Amino acid sequence: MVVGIRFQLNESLFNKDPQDTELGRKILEQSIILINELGIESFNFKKLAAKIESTEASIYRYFDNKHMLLLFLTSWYWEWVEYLIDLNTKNLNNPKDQLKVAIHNIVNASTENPLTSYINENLLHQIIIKESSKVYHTTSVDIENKNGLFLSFKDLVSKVAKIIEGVNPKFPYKRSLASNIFEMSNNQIYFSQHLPRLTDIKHCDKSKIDLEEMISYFVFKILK
Amino acid sequence: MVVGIRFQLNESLFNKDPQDTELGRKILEQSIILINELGIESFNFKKLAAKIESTEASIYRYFDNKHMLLLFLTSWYWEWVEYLIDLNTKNLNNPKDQLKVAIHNIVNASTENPLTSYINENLLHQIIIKESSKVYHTTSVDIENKNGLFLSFKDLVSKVAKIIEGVNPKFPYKRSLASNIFEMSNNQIYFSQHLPRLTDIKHCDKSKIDLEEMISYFVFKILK
DNA sequence: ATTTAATGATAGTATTACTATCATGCCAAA
DNA sequence: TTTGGCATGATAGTAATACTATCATTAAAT
Repeated sequence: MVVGIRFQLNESLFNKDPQDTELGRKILEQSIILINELGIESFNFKKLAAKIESTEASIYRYFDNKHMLLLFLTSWYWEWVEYLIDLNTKNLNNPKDQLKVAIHNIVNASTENPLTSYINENLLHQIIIKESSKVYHTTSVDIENKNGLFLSFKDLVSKVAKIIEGVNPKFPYKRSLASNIFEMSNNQIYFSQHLPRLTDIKHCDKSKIDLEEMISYFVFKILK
Repeated sequence: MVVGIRFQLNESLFNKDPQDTELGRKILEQSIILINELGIESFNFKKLAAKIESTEASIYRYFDNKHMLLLFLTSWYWEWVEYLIDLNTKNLNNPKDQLKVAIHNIVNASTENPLTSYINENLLHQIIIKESSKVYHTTSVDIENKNGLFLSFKDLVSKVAKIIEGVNPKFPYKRSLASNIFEMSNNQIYFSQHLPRLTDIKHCDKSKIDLEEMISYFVFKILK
C-alpha cells in the first residue's frame, strides 16, 4: 500500500514504529486530529483508543505515554521541514536564496502538497505551533537529549545555521538566529490567533505571507 | 510586618489574594521552591501542603488549581519587570538608552536587589524561563485572555513596543519585536542550559551578559 | 498444520485533582 | 467577657487518569 514518505526516527521515541503497521498509522492519523481538538493536556490514550476503536493497551504497545507520541509527531514534522528545505535548495547556489527558501518552508511547510496519506500536515502544524515547546520544557529534557530524542530539531536548526553562515560567515550568532526563526515562526502565529496585542501579524488569510515577510526582513537586516 | 512590594494583580487569578496573609505568602514562597525542584508537571497541591505543613483544602482556598498559581507567579514576575523598567528609565530622555535599559532589566531582573522577602526572584526567573510559555499554550487561553489574566504580560510588551517606537517611529513590527525580545530572552538561556546546539550563548557565569549583548545587537541592527 | 506476532478484551491499581463536611482556634465587636 | 465570624486544619470521599497485567483471538508466515 502506498502511504507516502517514511522518516527514520530515533528508535527511543517509540516501542514499535507506528509507520510500519495499519494500526500504527491510524494512531498517528487520529491522534493529530484529537490533540488538535482537545489540546495535549486533555488528550489521553483512552480517548484515542475510543476514537480508533481499539484499546489503550494496544496504543501503549507503540508509545510509552502521550509525551512520547507528541515527541514523535514533532520529530516527524521537523524531518519533513528538513526534507522540504533540502528538496527546494538543492539547485540553488546563492546562500541568500537558500535562506529565503528555508524561511519560506519553515513558515509554509503545511501548505505544501501533502506527502503522507495518514498525516494531515495542516493540523500537525497547528500542534507544532501550540504544543511543540512543551516537549523540551520538562524535567527529563537532559536525559532525553542525551538519548537523541531532539536530534531532528537540532539537526534542522544546524542546517539553517549553516545556510546563515553562507550568507554572512562572520556573523557570530548563527545558531541563536536559526533557533529564533523557529520560535518566532511558531509564536507570532500563535499570538496572532490568541493574543493579538503581542504581535503585528494580523489573524487572516495572509498571516503566513506577512509572517514570512517579517521574518525575512528581520533576518536579512540582522545579517547585513 | 514588612514583607516588601505588593502588586495589584487581576482578581480572577486567585480566590483570595495570597499576598494578604501569612499562609498565602508561605504558599507563594514555598511553591516557587517546589516548582523549581519538581517542574510544574510533577508539582501538586498535596506536595505543597506537606511542605508548608498545611492542607490541600487550605491551598485551594487561595488558588483553584496549579495553573492559576503559575499564572499568578508569572504575572507577579512581569509586574516586577515593568516596575524595574519604569524605575530605571524615568530619568532617561533618549529612547535608545531607554531601550538598552529595558533589555537589561528583562534579561537581568533576577539579579536586582530583591524587593519582597517571600519571593526568591532568582528561582522565580528560572520558573519563567522553563514554564512561563505553558500558561498561555492551553485550550482556555481565549477565555482567560478575555478575563484579563494576561494583562501584566501584554502591558509589559506594549511598554517595550512604545520604547521601540521612540527609537524608530517608522518601524512596522514593534509589537512582534517586543514580544520576541521576551521569548528570546527565555529560550536562549534555556537552550544554553539544556540544548546547547540551539544557541551561541555558553552556559557559564556570564551567560546573561552575553545574552544581553546579543539581544541588543539584534534589536539595534533591526531598528537601524 | 503449526507457530508466531499483533491486537483485543477485561480487570485492576496507585495517584491525581479535586469537593465536602465538620472541628478548632483566634480576633474583634458588642 | 461573651459571642460571632472567619481562617485554617483534619478527615473523608470520588471520579478520572495513567498506567500494568493477563489471557483470548485472529491472521500471516513457515
